[in-house]
Amino acid sequence: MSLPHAILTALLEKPSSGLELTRRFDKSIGYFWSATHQQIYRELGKLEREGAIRALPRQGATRGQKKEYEVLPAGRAELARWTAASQDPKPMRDTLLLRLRAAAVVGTDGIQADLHRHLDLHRRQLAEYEEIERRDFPPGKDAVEDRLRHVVLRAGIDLETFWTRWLTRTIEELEAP
Amino acid sequence: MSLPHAILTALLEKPSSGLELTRRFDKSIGYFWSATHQQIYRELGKLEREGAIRALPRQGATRGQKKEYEVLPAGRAELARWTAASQDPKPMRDTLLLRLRAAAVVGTDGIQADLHRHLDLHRRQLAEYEEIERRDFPPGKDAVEDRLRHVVLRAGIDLETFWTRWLTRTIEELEAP
DNA sequence: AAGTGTTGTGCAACTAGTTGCATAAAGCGT
DNA sequence: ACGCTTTATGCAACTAGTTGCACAACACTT
Repeated sequence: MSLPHAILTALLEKPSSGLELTRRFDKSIGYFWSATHQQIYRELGKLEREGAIRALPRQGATRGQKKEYEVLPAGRAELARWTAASQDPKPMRDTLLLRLRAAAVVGTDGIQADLHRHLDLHRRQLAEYEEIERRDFPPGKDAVEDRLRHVVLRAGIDLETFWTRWLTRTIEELEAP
Repeated sequence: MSLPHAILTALLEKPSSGLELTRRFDKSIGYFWSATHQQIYRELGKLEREGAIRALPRQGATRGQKKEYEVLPAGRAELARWTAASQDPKPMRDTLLLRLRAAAVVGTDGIQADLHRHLDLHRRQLAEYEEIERRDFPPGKDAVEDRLRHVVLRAGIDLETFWTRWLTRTIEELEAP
């Protein structure tokens, strides 16, 4: 239920074509709501049929031709409604935690390597977020929209920090006597 | 791809019927891999057909009659294989973060109340985890399986701690000038 | 002009999870 | 014996996300 709203947000930040959206979903928005280009094109079609967005008029917009979309008032209204509406947090689903729990009954053989790999991945992600913070949120930049985007990025940084710490401790715990 | 493995883990910890599993998924395992009873029954049927588990022989096991399952060697082997296999962490998907990002373009009207509600929910969950930690992991209990289950619980505690802190700061940030 | 790579759009089939409802047995009060 | 609630199992339809592949236009090379 959130992909259309992620797309509306992205399009409000800047009108784009499907491929541009795809690229932006690979960073930025995609950091907390990932989507493939197939999903995006499918959803763009649906949003257009519903009158939430429209393709910017351009002559021969056929297959293989870039098609830019912008948000219509109806789309903006729907996004505002959705943003304000109360939603329950959905229960977490984490494979790695499940695997550790399974390892308690079938043994820890082979899982260590993957813990190290995950630690490495989370460290990289953390470094990437911190780089973005340095670049996009220098001290002083504190208009309301900036502050909002900054707390979102902060969540990413803090989460990756949590994972790196937790993985480090877990690895120690497994390698201890 | 993980529900069957969650079920195998639960059944190895203790052979159970569908309803018992459902209850256990409402706490414990379900804290990091939730599932409804419909999913569970469907998956139990599939696992049985595949020869990973079997129903404990019991006379007239028809509809409305309790049916207990236990894991067969093939099931345990599959779980061990899955646990040891390398898997990529899957990108996070968080609606609340997405909504904040959307709020940066359509305004923060109405989202505050929900932030407070989430903060409350996360605080409760944190308290619940801490209660479990006190009850199930008193100092000294440190067999390998205990230590594993404990680090998993620790992840839950640390995550909820992160959310409560982040939500507190975010609420302050939104209410500031 | 023909082949190759890149950019851009999209469909179809599949997998996993959710929602809504149906059914059966057993216990319990009246 | 009758309904009422609880325990227990399960199907069917739907929604969301993933995977695999195809096709069109254009730019660049030879």
